[in-house]
Amino acid sequence: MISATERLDDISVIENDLLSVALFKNGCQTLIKQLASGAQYQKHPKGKILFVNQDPAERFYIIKSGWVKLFRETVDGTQAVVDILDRGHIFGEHALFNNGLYSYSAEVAEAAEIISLPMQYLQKELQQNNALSLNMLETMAQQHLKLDKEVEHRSLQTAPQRIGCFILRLARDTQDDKITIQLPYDKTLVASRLGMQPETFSRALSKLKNQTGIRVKGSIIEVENLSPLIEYTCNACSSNYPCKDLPPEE
Amino acid sequence: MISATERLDDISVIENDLLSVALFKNGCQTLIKQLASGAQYQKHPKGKILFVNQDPAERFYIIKSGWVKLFRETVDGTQAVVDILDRGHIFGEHALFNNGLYSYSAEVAEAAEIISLPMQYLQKELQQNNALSLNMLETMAQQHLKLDKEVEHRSLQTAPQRIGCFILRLARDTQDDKITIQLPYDKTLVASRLGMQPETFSRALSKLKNQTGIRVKGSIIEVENLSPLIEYTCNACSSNYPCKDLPPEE
DNA sequence: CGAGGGTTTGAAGTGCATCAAATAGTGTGG
DNA sequence: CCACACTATTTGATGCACTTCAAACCCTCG
Repeated sequence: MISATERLDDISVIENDLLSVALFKNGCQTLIKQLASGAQYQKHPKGKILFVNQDPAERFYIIKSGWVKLFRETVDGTQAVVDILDRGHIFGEHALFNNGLYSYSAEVAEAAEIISLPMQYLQKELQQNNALSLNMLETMAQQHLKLDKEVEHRSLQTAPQRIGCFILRLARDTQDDKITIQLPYDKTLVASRLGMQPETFSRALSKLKNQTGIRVKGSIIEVENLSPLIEYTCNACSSNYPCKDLPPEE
Repeated sequence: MISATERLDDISVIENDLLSVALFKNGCQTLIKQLASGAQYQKHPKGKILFVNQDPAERFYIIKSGWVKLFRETVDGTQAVVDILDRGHIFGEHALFNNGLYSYSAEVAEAAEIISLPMQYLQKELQQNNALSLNMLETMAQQHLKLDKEVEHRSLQTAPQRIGCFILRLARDTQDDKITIQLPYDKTLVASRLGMQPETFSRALSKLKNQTGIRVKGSIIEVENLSPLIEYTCNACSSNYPCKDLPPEE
């Protein structure tokens, strides 16, 4: 539960991080510099709650490393995971359009380095900088598409298919025939990301294994031949196979 | 399958329609006038397909009356309904940020009057008009929030609860204790909107009836007392009761 | 009145959740 | 390097929610 805040002597490090975020691409130097001046850098351990749904939002966040889970939860504690994000992704910025309140909760899923920035800077800059607005529109439209797909997947795909889809998306940048994939975070979390129970995940993965010939060793998955996996998974989806989301910038 | 296109002698009618769309609120007259000049007005019968997923997008659409279903479908014809829209709503405009391709299909669900506008005008105007960009950001952020909730509802609520939620949202502008609600479109469509089969809808509605004391006569629903309905429904949701989406402008 | 679509009901099956318990894996201190 | 504690993962047994397939019913409209 302890988070370390560090005072950075070298603000240019942060400027660099900001440059790598899609939202700020082509951003003018002055914007980046101004944002960086209000930036805060923190290391957070797994489990740290960054904010909860409906909190007033002073700042928004950028992930430098690690994983962050965005979710919504009911009074009885049941939660629906909205997304799980890693490096280069930004979150919390939607509060700008939600009366200044966050519209989901955020928790560190794997120890993370996170940069936070004052919402005000972003807001003020959006008012004057149409290029930034357009960037943000683009970013948001991509998120929107991702969510549309999410709705589709959760209503049309079975549990094993959703796992297959998840694996294929991880494998998306490889061209090899024989592919080795490492699950990015623990299986329980993957399960929640896919909207199923851990037990279901376990059973569904082994069903997928039998149906498509993939190999599973702990958190490592080997795929000799993509075809049966694609066949089995992508049949129940409206997109055709190389259905990449845009990759985060390098 | 026949759609009537009408040449409008009076373009100011369309200008009026555009003014009522959230995206164009506070829009300058010149923008509205320009848009209206490229506008096309059409009446479409139920069932008419306006465009399908991945079609190149020349135009985007505004609903003047009737209902339009947005959906994604797999090769075998199974579909996932993304949303069902009515008057004052806009759709198809996301293609701007999706390489000019629509990212879902659109079908007229109840006979509709629809205005379409050239995507180019919008794109060009966004480049120069930050106020418009900001409007669009706001619109999109609201859609995003709506989708987040959708994901939550579909994974956390049971079928009867989703119906209860749907009913409560229809009832949202009434203050009376005794409320009468008319389903906006046929039950099969409501079912698909809520991600369930028509049979499930039917059974779930009668379960909801028993649990909460609502009265159902065909497509009309009477609620004597909201409390049991709210209690039954909103327990499985992260938002608290008067959880209105923003209403469409008058 | 009869046709056809929307809606309901019935019977049976499937997928996922739940609860409980066993097993594997990881990090700790000795 | 081992034993222990704790967590992640798997496995088993059972139940519930929703789907599927089939048929009846109902309502509207020609």
